[in-house]
Amino acid sequence: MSKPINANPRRTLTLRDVSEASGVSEMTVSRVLRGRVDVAEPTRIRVQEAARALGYVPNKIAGGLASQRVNLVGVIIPSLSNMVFPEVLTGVSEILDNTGLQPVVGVTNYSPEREERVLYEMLSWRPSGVILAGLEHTDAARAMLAQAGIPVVEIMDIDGAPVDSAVGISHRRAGRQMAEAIIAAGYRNIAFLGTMMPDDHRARKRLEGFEEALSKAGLALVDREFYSGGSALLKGREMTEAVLTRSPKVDFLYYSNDMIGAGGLLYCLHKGLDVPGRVGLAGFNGVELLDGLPIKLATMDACRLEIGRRAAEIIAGKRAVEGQGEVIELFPTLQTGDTIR
Amino acid sequence: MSKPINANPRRTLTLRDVSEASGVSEMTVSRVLRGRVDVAEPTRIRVQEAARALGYVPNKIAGGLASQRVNLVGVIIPSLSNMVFPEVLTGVSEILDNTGLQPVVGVTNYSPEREERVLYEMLSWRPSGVILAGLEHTDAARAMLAQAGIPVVEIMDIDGAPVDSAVGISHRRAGRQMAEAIIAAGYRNIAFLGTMMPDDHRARKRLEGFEEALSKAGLALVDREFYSGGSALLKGREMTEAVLTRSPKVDFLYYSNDMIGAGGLLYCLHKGLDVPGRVGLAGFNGVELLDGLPIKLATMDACRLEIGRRAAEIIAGKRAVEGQGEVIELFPTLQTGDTIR
DNA sequence: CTTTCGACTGTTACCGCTAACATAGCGATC
DNA sequence: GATCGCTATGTTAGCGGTAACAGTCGAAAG
Repeated sequence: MSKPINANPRRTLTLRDVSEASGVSEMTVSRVLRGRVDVAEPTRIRVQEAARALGYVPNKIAGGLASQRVNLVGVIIPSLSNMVFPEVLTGVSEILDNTGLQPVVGVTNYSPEREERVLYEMLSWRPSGVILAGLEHTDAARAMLAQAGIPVVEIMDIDGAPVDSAVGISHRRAGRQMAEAIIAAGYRNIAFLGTMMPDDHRARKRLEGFEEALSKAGLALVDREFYSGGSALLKGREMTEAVLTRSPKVDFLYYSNDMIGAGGLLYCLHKGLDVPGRVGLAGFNGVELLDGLPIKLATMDACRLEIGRRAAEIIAGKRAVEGQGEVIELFPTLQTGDTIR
Repeated sequence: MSKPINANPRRTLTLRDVSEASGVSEMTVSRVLRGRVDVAEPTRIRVQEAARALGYVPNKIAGGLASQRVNLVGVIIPSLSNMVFPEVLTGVSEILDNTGLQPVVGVTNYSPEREERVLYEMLSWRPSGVILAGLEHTDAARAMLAQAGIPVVEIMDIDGAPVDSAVGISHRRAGRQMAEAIIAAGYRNIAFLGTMMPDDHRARKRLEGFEEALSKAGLALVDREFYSGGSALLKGREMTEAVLTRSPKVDFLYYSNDMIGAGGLLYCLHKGLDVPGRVGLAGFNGVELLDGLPIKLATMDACRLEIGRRAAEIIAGKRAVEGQGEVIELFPTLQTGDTIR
């Protein structure tokens, strides 16, 4: 079982080996292995058997060079630990699965420089398309994208100018909407709790929209608290405690993501605070996790799955850069849950 | 800003373009771009400037074919939504970052067939090494791995025979240890709650070890409950309710992962059950998330980060398949938290 | 029986880059 | 001043496939 079938892989197998083993030309083997239809059935079978018996795995490096086509799609996201991005990936894979295209993931850790490096590395493999999060990139990255001559889809956010196509929601609008709902529910002393990351542009835009709506109603944030790193759930708990201690009159906590919101909610419940009477809470994203909490946190789903799907469809659709980019705006729905009165 | 630097990429750039622009041979350009040291400083600078001005991105497909070397390492994992695997990836990237090697992730969704396909696809890019989760693979997959002539590291689990190298913990032992701790704490009516996935071999092995230790103490599981899909936190809550209703005398709940354990814990606390007096709980993994819970769930960390690091080190170490594979066993530590009396 | 045609298979010429070797300078050595 | 030994750069020959085109062959058509 643990012994290899052929324990003597002294030389790497090539088409020629399969060709010799099956008695046809390399070209015919190539055709069979790529599933082309113009090969006689008996030949096809002979070749397939020979390939399987030898354990031949085609060399896509050579194939890609010769055909000038590569079935890879680069997907560049800020983080994998955010839950949000794996879900986008799910949407992407779902669509790509039927196209012969393959996603390849790169992670930037919210660093523009790292994004640039990852992009450079990806483009050097000449993918058929690139999907990347956000509209903010270094100049060099934008230049590379524009030069690449492949479809590019910027996802998650549409508040800005895309290089080519974009699929996402307006975070500014999302923040505004949430503020309006909170104000309508009668809360007046509102605090914001979120990430400090200077490069999380989407969180920033939500906050901007949020404050904009507040000021339109003659209000302003009563307090704010930022964090970076660590367990989001724990940070939510700690920040909530800090804010409620420092500003006792606060009656609403707006979190920049659901994870810290959940931490805050657990803290409030643990302290026996009346939610949503004494204090209301809201997060952002609609992560599945929340379904398991004692009471449901108000949130706004970010259409992650759908974003992934649409982006993949755009890539799969235009094999070449034909029509100039399209912008698809999705609309998140506000779920008030049990934490807004 | 949104205008490409060179809006006319009619032809893809090659080394020749940079060569002509800088007045040296393609070979010298190649040397500069690969950071080789035997190029005169003025030449180097001229070439770099020309490359940057043109927006040239090297073609690794051609480079890989010519040099027979590719700086890619395949990493094949069952899922991205499990939190566990992103953490392994973090460990892998951490080490690989200094080596010029680049991880490429593939996801199997716990399906052996999908794993086989993903592996085939990866090997067709001739990576420098492969890291994959688990010791259980299809025969074809094992054959491919053995044939590939590259270092292979199977991670997470060491209860079995690896193809080449392995880094992980013994899940059987982990289950046993947890059972022993629970029994020592005086619990006698123990239930198991976990995933149904037939292909989660590690969860299966933990349960086997667990039951083995129980029976050695003259005990047997009082009840068991399985789930698949859905929000783990919610499932934990639901399963816990089901078990406690069906088997009121149960005094300990052993979960196959921390997420459902956390759901169960929240349920118990919400119901006002005395934890760990009336009922004790334990999970598995040591996910960061748990830090934010009102009381700490007993668990066992699976050494995920360390596993990723060690696996990457093995790959980075042996550029060729020299010494036959090594097996590195890591030892998880039991954290009793606040949910075992 | 020859021609035509379509289905199948083979031949040739690269794809863009790099290993390996060749060559050109040029100061140091004897 | 010829030889040596470097360093810096150029030349040649593929890497393993595939596109494009060129046969080949048997059956149908004329």
